[in-house]
Amino acid sequence: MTQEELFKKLVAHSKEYGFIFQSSEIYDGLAAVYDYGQMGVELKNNLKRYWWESMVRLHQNIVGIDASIFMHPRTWEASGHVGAFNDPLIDNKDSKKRYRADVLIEEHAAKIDDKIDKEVEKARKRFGEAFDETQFRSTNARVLELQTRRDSVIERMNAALNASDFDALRQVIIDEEIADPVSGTRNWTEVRQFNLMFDTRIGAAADGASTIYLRPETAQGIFVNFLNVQKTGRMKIPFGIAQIGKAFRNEIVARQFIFRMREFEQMEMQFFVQPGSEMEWYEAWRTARMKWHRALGFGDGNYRFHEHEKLAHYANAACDIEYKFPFGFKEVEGIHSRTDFDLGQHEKFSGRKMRYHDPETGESYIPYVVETSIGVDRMVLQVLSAAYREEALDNGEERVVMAIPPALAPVKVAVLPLVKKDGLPEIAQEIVRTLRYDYALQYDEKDSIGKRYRRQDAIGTPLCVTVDHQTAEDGTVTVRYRDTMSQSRVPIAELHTLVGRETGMRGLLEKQM
RNA sequence: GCGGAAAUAGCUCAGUUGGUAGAGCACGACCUUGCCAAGGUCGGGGUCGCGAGUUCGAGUCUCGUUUUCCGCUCCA
Repeated sequence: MTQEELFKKLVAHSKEYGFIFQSSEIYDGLAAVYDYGQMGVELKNNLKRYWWESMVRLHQNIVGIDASIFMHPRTWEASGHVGAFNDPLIDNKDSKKRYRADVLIEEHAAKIDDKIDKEVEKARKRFGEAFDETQFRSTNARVLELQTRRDSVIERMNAALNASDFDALRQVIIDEEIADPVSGTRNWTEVRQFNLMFDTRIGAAADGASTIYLRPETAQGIFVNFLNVQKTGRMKIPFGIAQIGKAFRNEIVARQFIFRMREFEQMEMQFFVQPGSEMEWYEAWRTARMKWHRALGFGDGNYRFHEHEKLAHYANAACDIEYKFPFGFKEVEGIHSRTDFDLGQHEKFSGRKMRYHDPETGESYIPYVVETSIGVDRMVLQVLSAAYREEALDNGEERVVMAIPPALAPVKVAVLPLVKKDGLPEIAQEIVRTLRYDYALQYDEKDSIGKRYRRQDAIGTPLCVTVDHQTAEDGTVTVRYRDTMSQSRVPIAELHTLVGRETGMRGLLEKQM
């Protein structure tokens, strides 16, 4: 089976067993938007808990917040999201290539410059020592014509860009007969602008409603609250602020199932440090975050670091932790040294001092920031694709098992009476009553016991407790383990402890320390 | 957003030159059985993605549209 087929099966399995559904499916769905089903939401919540407890509970110097999705519009000017990322794009219908319209025009202008330079060089050869370049440039008819044309192209482009007039921008490309460098044709689409931020209005239009954005990242909610948390929490540098929340990006193409969605959830921690110590902390968090991933037990070799060669405008070091998905190594988490860019920008745009006063040294400075940022949905997909297994059994049959780490499994234990009579269901229900306050469980008496085991395998339930005729005699049950399919006899009184030991979060958290 | 392919029951699919919508699995009830997807009987479930058009008649032909998959493209 190819990786592609495996991935398709995983997608089908996710739907069939209630992990992930397409959004608004009865209305033909909404592209790149998905819903979590009854199993998916449990898995996702467990994953978030694993992260939150690792970050917040186990670190004295990290606290959490939950900021709003709506933020003051100036936030996005300060962060650089407004303005810098509104590229006008145009497609060539023959080559299927997409270009930034302004870049196409600038490249065209550069070609005209080349032509001018050629004329100059030709003249230099002709006149030799006596050649006066300045005079030639200002008098030669051919050069002047090219120069005028070039200036007019740039002028028209800038005017169109400033006015956000995309028809005018396209007209420059048409008038100048700019051809696609790949196909050589001039078969262009319209120019479109892709702003990756969703916007909406706040307040009534009549009262001068203003445009407001759905946050494209959760990080800014932390930065704008930096002083609030630092002062009210009496936090001393170095310290961190963690947050889990939704963010929205209007991706042009969002595909590969829940790997890239338009509405997605992030788990972020911004760690504030003394300037100059950021590389030390960057290294420390790289190591810590990799351990967190590898503790899940999906194989250390399936994870790797990807160092960023080209850094974003705010970073002085950055890397991704990548996991080997069925469609290749892909990013699950980013670790970035963001310098003092964000707090500095907010200081500039808000006029408020975003500084930390060191009580010991008396120094005052804008802290540097080391960020760790995971896409929750991506993590869910990572766990699902790592856990999905098709196994050939000795009896010639095949079983599909989701080998989800027990601490993350949506259902921890299934309680199953071997038969639906002889008082076995009653005993099983009694066991359910003792376990249900602490563990997510399912009770099932339908179909043969083998079939019920397979159903639990398919949703990744690590333990099955089977009540049989011997239970009525000596108070023991069969505990069946998902991964090995092995069984052992356990007294009912010991079940609670056993389920806690086998499926609790503690073991996982200890492993990643 | 461009190009290609696809869309029929919860799932996998069949459906002839256009003529009253099917199977297996799954689901529900009952009987039988009892430790790894057993058997039997009965039952529920589809305006064939959606909208037009052609036709006496469209799941089937034509156009549009939506969604999905593949390839490009984009990804602060």
